[in-house]
Amino acid sequence: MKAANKHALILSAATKVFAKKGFFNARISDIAKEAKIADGTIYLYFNNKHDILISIFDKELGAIHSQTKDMIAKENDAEIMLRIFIINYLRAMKKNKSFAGVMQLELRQTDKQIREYRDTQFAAYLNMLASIIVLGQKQNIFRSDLNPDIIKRTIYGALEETSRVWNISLESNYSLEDTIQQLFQLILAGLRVQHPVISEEPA
Amino acid sequence: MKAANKHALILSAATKVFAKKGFFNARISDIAKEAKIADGTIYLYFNNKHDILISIFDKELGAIHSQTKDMIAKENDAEIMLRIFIINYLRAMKKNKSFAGVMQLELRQTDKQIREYRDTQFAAYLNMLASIIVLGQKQNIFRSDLNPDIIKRTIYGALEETSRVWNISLESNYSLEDTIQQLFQLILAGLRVQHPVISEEPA
Amino acid sequence: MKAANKHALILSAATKVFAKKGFFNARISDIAKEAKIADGTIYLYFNNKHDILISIFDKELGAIHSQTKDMIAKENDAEIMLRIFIINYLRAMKKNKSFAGVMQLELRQTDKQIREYRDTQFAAYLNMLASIIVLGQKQNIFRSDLNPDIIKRTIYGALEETSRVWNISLESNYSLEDTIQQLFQLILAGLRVQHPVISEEPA
Amino acid sequence: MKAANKHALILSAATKVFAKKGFFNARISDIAKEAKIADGTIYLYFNNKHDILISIFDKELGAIHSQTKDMIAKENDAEIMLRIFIINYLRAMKKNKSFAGVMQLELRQTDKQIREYRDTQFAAYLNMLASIIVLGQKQNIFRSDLNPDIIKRTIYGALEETSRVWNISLESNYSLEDTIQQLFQLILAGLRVQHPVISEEPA
DNA sequence: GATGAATGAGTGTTCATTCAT
DNA sequence: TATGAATGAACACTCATTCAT
Repeated sequence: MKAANKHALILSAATKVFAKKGFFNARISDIAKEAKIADGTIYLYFNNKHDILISIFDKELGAIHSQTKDMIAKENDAEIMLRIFIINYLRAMKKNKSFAGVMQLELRQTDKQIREYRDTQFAAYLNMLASIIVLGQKQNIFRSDLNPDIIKRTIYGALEETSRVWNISLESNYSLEDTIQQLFQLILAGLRVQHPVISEEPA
Repeated sequence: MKAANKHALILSAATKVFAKKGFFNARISDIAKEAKIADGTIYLYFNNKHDILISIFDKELGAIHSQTKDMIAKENDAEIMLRIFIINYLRAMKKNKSFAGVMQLELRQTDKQIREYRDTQFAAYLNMLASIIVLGQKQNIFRSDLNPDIIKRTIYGALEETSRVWNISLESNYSLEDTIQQLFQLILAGLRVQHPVISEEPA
Repeated sequence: MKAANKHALILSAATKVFAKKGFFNARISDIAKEAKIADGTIYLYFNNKHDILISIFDKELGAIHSQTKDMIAKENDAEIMLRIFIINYLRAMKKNKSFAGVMQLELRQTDKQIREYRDTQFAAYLNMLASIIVLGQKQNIFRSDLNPDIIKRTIYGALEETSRVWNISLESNYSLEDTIQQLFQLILAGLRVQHPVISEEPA
Repeated sequence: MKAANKHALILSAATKVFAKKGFFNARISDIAKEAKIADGTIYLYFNNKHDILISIFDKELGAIHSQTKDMIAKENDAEIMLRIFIINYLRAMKKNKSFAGVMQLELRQTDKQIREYRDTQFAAYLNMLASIIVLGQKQNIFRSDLNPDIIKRTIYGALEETSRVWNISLESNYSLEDTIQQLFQLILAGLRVQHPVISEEPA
């Protein structure tokens, strides 16, 4: 990624370093070296190490969020919206694997600042998913007995774990299109209103 | 949790502390204080801080793994096996939320020792899921066009994210039974062989 | 060395360990293991780690001191006395190399207790050497222009360095008799009254 | 001593602290305080505590070694060379008593790094002494029945013990010139070819 | 007496952050 | 703006010593 200015240059370098070493094992000096600048320069653009991480989320997740939002706004069908959400997420994660790694790991930190970000910005992104499901239920496309909050998490978990394999996989790496197709198999078949579902519990 | 001996006492205390603060922010002295022992005592039972984390995984995940394995061994039907796997996982995570938190966060660390554990012990646990899917496909219960490696990740992601909500949720907390039911809606409907699946791509 | 009782057993073990690792790098547990007893047992016989070191000196150097003193008391000739001192020292160091190592290293510590020992017990031992020289000067065997305090140090340094080679030497190991003979060459030739000595200084 | 730069400043401070307390009892914070810098600054110039000690030897002993080597190279007479070696050593030790103390104590450590240094750099320095003796024997100035390896140790031991008194002495402090003169009495008288030596052993 | 588990004070080293240049 | 030397707080780990058994 070509950095337009030093702020972006640092974010890009930090994303690589965080992805490789994790936030805690990453050193400010690692980031500075990766960006080919002096350690101190970083503090002209960011308040502290945490601020860099938050800024990475702000920039990258913000971009995915607004792009997805814009694309969805142009559609009417909940199923197509869901498809857009899924494809946008997976494409972004495939394109910027470093960010994918950072997001999947660091967003889970119990750190106060991270938690705050997760509970506002990231929650808003995920709620698009809940809104799509609610819409699909209104449109009578998605089964109405599904709880949107639970399902949004279920879908997101499936998405995240799927994209996570791309970063760490020892297993053979399947193509984006294949993987998306497989995911739809599970998700849409489950969501669609016409499918009867088992209900008996095991002993 | 009542600790049978000091080894278990420390693991229990460490699990709580790691869940609350994360591995990196947790101090050895925090764990010692939680266990009401001296800092140095910890080193009579563990080699270092990392060793504690690995031991937590070994103990807790090992228990889930072997219990699930035993229960599955008694069954023939892949769908029931899948149900067992899912219920066992969710029950364990619901029961020991501290461990759930530790697992969901720390197992993703890029740290060498953690990665090693993940790539062997945890991978073996997950592969039960792939085996179940393969069996279901042989039994003609599950659709044969699904790739077990991708699907095992999809399902695990859904499970993990679902249980993760229980630890952090600001959202209302749904019951274990409700949540399991919802998950089956999606997963089994997607897996079952009789369901036709869409294939057209969006423009 | 067979220990008559536990006190001696510990001293013997400690001497070995101190010789091998040095006082600071030696662990109480190393000594306990070497003596095949429990760590705590050591504290039934010694106040602390320093006390063990001091006790080693007391026992070993005390033995050399009193034996040398007794042998010298039976002689009249200063040259023979000197010979006895030298042979006794070197024989003891050859026989108990572990103690030799401990003495050559630890007696130099700036530690308060060690310094105290060195300035009393060890100083008394060394002063036998000064007394012999003084006697030799009275007997007109040794040159009177030599300062006994300087010469005692000179001789002791030569002795110590000589015996030290036995413990560490990469160089070929000369026999005790050879080495003693060589030492006498230097020392007696220098001490004896009849030898003219150069006095001109270099430019 | 005025430190030309921070590296030298730290070495100078460390030399003082090591001389006073010994390597093991010296704290990094003691050195930092002595140098009036922060603890962490030390690690910008040295890898660890051991590295500081080795660097002290490298600098100080290296200086004595090369200076002595240069001065000896200009001479032909082994006796004069020996005189140069002795005077250089004693002058250096008299001038930098802290280093003298460090050298006399720490060079004896059984520590791996120290031993390595001793067996290479220090051994090379001492071998100058052996070479001088060999030359003197070729020149028929020194007795040929003396073993240079033993004698170099004997002389060095005498030198070291002599200079050691300057650091610790409770005894009256003799002048450098006096002491050198006394040392020559013993050493040269013993080395010189013309002196007959006793050979009879005591019973 | 003998044990060895437990203690907790002590320290080398790291690294985010600052600031004089 | 940019630098990178300097800072010093923070912490994992060690080990001499204690004491309940």
